[in-house]
Amino acid sequence: MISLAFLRENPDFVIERLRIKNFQASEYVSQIINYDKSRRSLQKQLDDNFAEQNKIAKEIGILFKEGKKEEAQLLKDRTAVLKVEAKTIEENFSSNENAINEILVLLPNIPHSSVPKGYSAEDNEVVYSEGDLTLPSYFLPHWEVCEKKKLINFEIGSKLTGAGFPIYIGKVAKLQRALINFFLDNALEANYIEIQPPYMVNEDSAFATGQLPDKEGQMYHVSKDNLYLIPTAEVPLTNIYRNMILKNEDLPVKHCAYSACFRREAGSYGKDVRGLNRLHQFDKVEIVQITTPENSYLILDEMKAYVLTLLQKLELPFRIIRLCGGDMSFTSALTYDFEVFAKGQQKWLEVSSVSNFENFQANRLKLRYKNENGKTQLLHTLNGSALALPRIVAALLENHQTEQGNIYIPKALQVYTGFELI
RNA sequence: GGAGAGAUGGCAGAGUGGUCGAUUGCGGCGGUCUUGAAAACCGUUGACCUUCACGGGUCCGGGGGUUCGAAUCCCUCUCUCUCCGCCA
Repeated sequence: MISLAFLRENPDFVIERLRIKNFQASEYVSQIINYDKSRRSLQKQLDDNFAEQNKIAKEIGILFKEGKKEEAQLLKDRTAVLKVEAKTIEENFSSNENAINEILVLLPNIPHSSVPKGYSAEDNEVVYSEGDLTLPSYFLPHWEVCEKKKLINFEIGSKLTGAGFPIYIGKVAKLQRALINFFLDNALEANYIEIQPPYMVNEDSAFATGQLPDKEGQMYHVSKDNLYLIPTAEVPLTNIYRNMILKNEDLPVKHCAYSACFRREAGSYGKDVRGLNRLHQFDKVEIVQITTPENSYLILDEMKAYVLTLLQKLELPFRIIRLCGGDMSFTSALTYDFEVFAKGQQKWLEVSSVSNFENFQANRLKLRYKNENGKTQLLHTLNGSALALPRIVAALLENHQTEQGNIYIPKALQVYTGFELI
């Protein structure tokens, strides 16, 4: 959520920057400013009213002690009038406040100055790439490899649960376990503190990280207890710090977590969902950092560099992309996507997304710190996948095929898998 | 699931209708003393809205109510603890 104070002071800037995200904000912004104006004048009226009521209440107390009942009664009559007035003002006030908030949650985050204008994935900017893209003729897409070697069974998953919930069998099950440990150990080495979070969160948490209200349909909901299955560990990880004021020496906060992730992926269909490319349940190791506004872009670079080393260790060809305004998420100010080239299906697969949310999440979270001047100020939150498993597994199965039809396990992973070939 | 107790500032813990936004202790910060430190002593120390400022207002788990006046009384929700039941 964009902070109201910032919007009040920089309305034109907000409107102009949101154009990069192809969002027409001018109507919303002027509405908010009008509501805010009357909200503040109502607040003044209400404060004055309460001030008088408070004063009278104290006077009545004194009069009662002195036994001056009649005089007290006169003052009581005055408060009765004030209370009626206060009630109307209050109603007006809160309807203004609600109106502001309703509009405010509709505004996406302001994109960073480096974000290119654009409408879709075609307008994204490739900022880095490495790895060998040559295509041996015998390479198969991972779903064919899985079928041939009986590694992943999609049909049984459908029988158990539904489409998008495959079962992993034998060596590929262990490969997944190995990847989780590999990712976690790397994160620990980079000084992230590991968390095991709950897989369900309440409404407040889902709202604070921005899943509600805009992405409600994307989450599985347990209606009986009004809980949401987490679409990513980002939600519990970031919400740890909801309603907190951190000290300077606590920063930056660095957390990593493994979790299963649950996504309904409502509205997605077609060739993109083939095999492991898009699942309803998948495993992921997530990294989250919380830092001061001055440092957040340095931290974003640090996180980007960290994810890069993971892909290098997995010996996968990849590229880093700076998302254009139109392709960015609602909450992000700057996002780098990591795409791995899956040679079997000859396709770039998004395996990580590293974002700086600046204070957009922190504003909803009420996550602040005391700066050097002793002022409380919103922090910046960042997160990244490091990494999501299914597409990495797909890429490993597709890119590390040998001529004999086996799958080679990269050196860095072998100590975790205990085998060199599948 | 049943019965009971509780939720107060960074922490501990008073306060049961009237200058209480809250006694006190610890912790934090500043100072005196000291070569330095400790101890002792003095001062200071919550968040939010609003105002150029002075100031005003809100917040004692959340929401609602009673009252001229609520941390204090009532209702409700959430959470925590104790006991019983069930259970990996």
